[in-house]
Amino acid sequence: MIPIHELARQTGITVRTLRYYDQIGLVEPGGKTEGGHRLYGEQEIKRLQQVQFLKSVGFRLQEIATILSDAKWDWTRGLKKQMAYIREEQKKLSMMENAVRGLMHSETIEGGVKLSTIEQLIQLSGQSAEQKRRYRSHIFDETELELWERLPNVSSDDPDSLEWIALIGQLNRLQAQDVPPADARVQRILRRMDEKAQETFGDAPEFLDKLWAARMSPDESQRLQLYPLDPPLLAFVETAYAVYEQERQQRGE
Amino acid sequence: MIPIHELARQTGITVRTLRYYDQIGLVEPGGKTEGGHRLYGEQEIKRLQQVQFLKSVGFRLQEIATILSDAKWDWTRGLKKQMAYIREEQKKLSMMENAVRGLMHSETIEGGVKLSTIEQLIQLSGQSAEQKRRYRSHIFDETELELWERLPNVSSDDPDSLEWIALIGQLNRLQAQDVPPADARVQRILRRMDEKAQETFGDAPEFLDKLWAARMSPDESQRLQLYPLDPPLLAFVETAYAVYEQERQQRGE
DNA sequence: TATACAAGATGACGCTACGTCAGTTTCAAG
DNA sequence: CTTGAAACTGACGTAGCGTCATCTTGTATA
Repeated sequence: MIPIHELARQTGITVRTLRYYDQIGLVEPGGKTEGGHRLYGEQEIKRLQQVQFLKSVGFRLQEIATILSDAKWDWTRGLKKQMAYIREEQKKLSMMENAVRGLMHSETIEGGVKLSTIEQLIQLSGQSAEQKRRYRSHIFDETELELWERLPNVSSDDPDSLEWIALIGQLNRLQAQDVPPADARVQRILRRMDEKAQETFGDAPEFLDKLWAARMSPDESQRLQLYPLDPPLLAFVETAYAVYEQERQQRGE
Repeated sequence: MIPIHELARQTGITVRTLRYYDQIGLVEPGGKTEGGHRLYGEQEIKRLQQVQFLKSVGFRLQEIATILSDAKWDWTRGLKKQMAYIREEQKKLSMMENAVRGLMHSETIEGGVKLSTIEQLIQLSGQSAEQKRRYRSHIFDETELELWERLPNVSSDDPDSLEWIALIGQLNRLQAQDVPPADARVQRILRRMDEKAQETFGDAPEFLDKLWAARMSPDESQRLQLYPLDPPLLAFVETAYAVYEQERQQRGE
């Protein structure tokens, strides 16, 4: 029989916790000294380990007490329930993860997070999936909807989306620094974006035109759940793109 | 300006929560009636939505209050911290998931969960990864350690592991029903296991022999972190396997 | 205008699994 | 017998509300 401090040392559980487990009757000491100090034996250590294991599975102390005392505990049901709970929590966490990534990316794009950004992100995640889908299929046809699926997204973290976000972020910075749209740095970014668009969507000029038209209208962008870009940035990109097109044609492409 | 009940209806937040937010100064009503009833306006609704969004990201109410009041809030740091937190929680959950799956599978194998099973699972997950590795490399050579990696595991849920678990569960049931080891059902299961072993490990009779020897010794199994099987079941399998081998040789294979 | 009834207000306790004092008692060694 | 460490009990705090209980206000109807 060992005193409480020794048990705490052996198991890594704090003394307070052990006293608490005694208090709620989960793990009671095997005996006491005359003065009322708790003493634990082999049996209690085993029980403690069982408790620790079941806790690591995510059961609550009340449930653990039931499991350990009730020989007729329905493991099948209990484990299924526990698994369902775990799955739910995982879903919540991955939604959180997406939201945080959205904020991080909007930080990259705009060089900071403003409260207005949050409002826009609220809009972005506010509509129901059904609503979104219907509005999209109202604008795009079958083939185009497949292309739509390939669009980069602020909430994702694949390398493609990341590069888009980084490119837009760079454009935004250049525009804020009053670099002219015809500047070589800007033009190189546009060429890269053009290349990526080709890679991603293949040769689908009509789709890209529709997409661009939607991008230029804040309302339309919002309804389509496109990440909202500032109008000055959009204007900047439009001018730059005109220059890009013009130069391409001059080179006879 | 709308009363609290109306706001609750519009936002889906409970009246109690709204009062709590007022209490902690997170979202205060825009005004009050003579009698002291809370009244909310457009501004408060916006603020509430921001709060809801940040809550969905996983921030705590205190942090949200800071974020919304402090214009100099360090988003970069805050978001990184939040992401780190999310990742930690995800890790915890996936460990829980593994543990629950381990219990579920042991239920399949043994037809139920006993407290002694838990003790064994504690042993299984108790040792440090380093300890395990060293002991394994003490027994197996380089090539064999690669084969070891392909072993099915009670905590995984790939189709292969699942079938192994199911097969062992069936053997256990047959043995409990006193079906003789030479019974066709038992032999078919052994043939299937043999096929799977061939598929998984290729032609490595020495490795399989070592593995089987370890399986037959409870101590060795435990040290190698193999899922513990009851001695009667092991004996049953050994007898059945002898029959299987004999028949195979009689067929001249 | 009196009344009834819904809606609102405040206050307090409950929940989880302990951490963290504070104040008192017991244990083991010298 | 003293002393210092260890143990004891009890109480409050935590996050984000849910859930009473009790009292007051707002509003529609008779």
